[in-house]
Amino acid sequence: MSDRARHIPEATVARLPVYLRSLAELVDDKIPTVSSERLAEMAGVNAAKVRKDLSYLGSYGTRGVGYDVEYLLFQMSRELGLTHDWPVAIVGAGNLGSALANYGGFTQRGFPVAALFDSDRAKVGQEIHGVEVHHTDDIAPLAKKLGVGIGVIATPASAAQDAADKLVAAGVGSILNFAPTVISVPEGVSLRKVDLALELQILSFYQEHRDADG
Amino acid sequence: MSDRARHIPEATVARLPVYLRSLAELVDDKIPTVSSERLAEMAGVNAAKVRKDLSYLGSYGTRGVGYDVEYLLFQMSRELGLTHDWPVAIVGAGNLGSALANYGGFTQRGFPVAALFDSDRAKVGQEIHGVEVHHTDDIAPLAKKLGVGIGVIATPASAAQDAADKLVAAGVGSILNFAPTVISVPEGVSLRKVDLALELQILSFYQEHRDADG
DNA sequence: GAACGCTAGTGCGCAAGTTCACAAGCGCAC
DNA sequence: GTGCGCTTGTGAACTTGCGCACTAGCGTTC
Ligand SMILES: NC(=O)c1ccc[n+]([C@@H]2O[C@H](COP(=O)([O-])OP(=O)(O)OC[C@H]3O[C@@H](n4cnc5c(N)ncnc54)[C@H](O)[C@@H]3O)[C@@H](O)[C@H]2O)c1
Ligand SMILES: NC(=O)c1ccc[n+]([C@@H]2O[C@H](COP(=O)([O-])OP(=O)(O)OC[C@H]3O[C@@H](n4cnc5c(N)ncnc54)[C@H](O)[C@@H]3O)[C@@H](O)[C@H]2O)c1
Repeated sequence: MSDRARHIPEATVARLPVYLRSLAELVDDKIPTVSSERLAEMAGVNAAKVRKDLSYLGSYGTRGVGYDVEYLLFQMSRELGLTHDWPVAIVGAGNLGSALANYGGFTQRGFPVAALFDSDRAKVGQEIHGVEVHHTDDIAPLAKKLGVGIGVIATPASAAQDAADKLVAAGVGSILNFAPTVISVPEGVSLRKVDLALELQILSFYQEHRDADG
Repeated sequence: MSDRARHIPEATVARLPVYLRSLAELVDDKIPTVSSERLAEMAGVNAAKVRKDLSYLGSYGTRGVGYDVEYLLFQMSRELGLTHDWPVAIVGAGNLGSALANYGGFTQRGFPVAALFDSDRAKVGQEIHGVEVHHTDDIAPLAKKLGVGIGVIATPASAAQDAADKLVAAGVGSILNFAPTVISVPEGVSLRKVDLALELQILSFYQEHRDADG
């Protein structure tokens, strides 16, 4: 791996968090080193893929031995930007937005919910899990002030694009969209989606075809 | 497209539900035909990809005109197996499991929650959104009786593999896993995951590197 | 009925991702 | 210090996916 030629493939980036979780388990179990084969088993992938993926981070393994678990965990955390917190703003303080704010798993993993936003004046001023609900008009100033880099959209589908636009205007560089609709963001802004209905429909396809063809 | 050579690529299958949603919008707006270009714009993809994807379903377009919205919607629904309901079983009746059971969006899209399962005897017998909570020991007989084809795992990570095993033993062919852990299923069983922490970590990576490199 | 405009369907080259297989190299045993 | 077993790192073949650019063909106009 040459010095600054560190363009990590998207597919690899998507797997790093899986390895990270496996490494965290190994640390808990006080296991000092791990082979690519063992890590592959834990992450549910091919061992060659693990080695190639890890090689993008640098040459952190030792031939004949494996990878030092703590060292690799640290390097990977650094690469993923997990050595510091990422305050998150949630737009849409309904069922889902509230559930996410209440879910401790986020803060625990370094993604504290810094603010909730809603367009419903009746919700503004309420507090959910210690986080105040603000009006969507205040996204830009507040998000900037709180250092929010990641926005979560939990509004109805019809309001999702508007929410995205407001987040982008506030300087948010990454968006996680839960609304079941396609939204567009300017180049340079990362966008990922979580779409349950879509996942179920994909499963439905394979289920249907297994039943019919298999 | 030859007669029975209908192996639809995975990447295409994953996009079909997106097209489906766009088509549903068009039907609502009473728009009778749509071009691949318009559909591409709605689905946020390239027009050539739309045409290639749709060609796997059959030759349903008309050159010079476009696709008949209702006809394409029907054919796609049929292909995805959405012409009938898919009863779903949820394992883990905690915060997430309850939220999913309460969320109307599932039933509405043809995935009624047929049963909830939990290992906690205190929860067994309760009713959530009209669905009774059963003990995990009863997954096999009940899932079979209710015709459950799709299982949803909403247990803590430590119990996820056990839940998956029980679902597979009950004849469930597709699993959607919300627990933040890798689980394995026998070949022939479809597995998809929804993992919020993982999504946030991926966003964190790009956010970190934009800030540092850009 | 001929010509034209428009859009589906697709062949093909390119890019990304995956996997195999092997050489490089570390550490331990003796 | 030499040799051996083990595991990494990676070149290269292969697979999958993408998108351009072209052809086929429908419908409409004159
Ligand atoms: N609840 C679930 O389990 C679940 C599951 C999957 C997907 N979803 C999706 O998540 C989204 C939210 O679901 P929900 O159940 O929380 O809905 P909800 O109706 O409970 O909440 C939506 C919230 O968004 C607010 N809102 C509306 N327009 C807004 C705007 N322009 N700007 C800011 N806020 C606005 C509303 O005031 C409301 O508080 C929906 O798109 C839904 O399809 C929800
Ligand atoms: N709540 C959220 O917003 C959220 C968000 C992302 C991910 N998750 C994940 O979803 C899962 C569930 O989260 P939650 O908040 O509902 O947790 P929870 O503790 O509220 O619920 C878990 C439920 O699973 C049951 N359970 C435990 N072991 C079981 C077993 N062996 N078989 C069947 N049931 C068993 C428990 O009795 C409990 O009812 C967790 O893995 C969590 O990480 C939750």
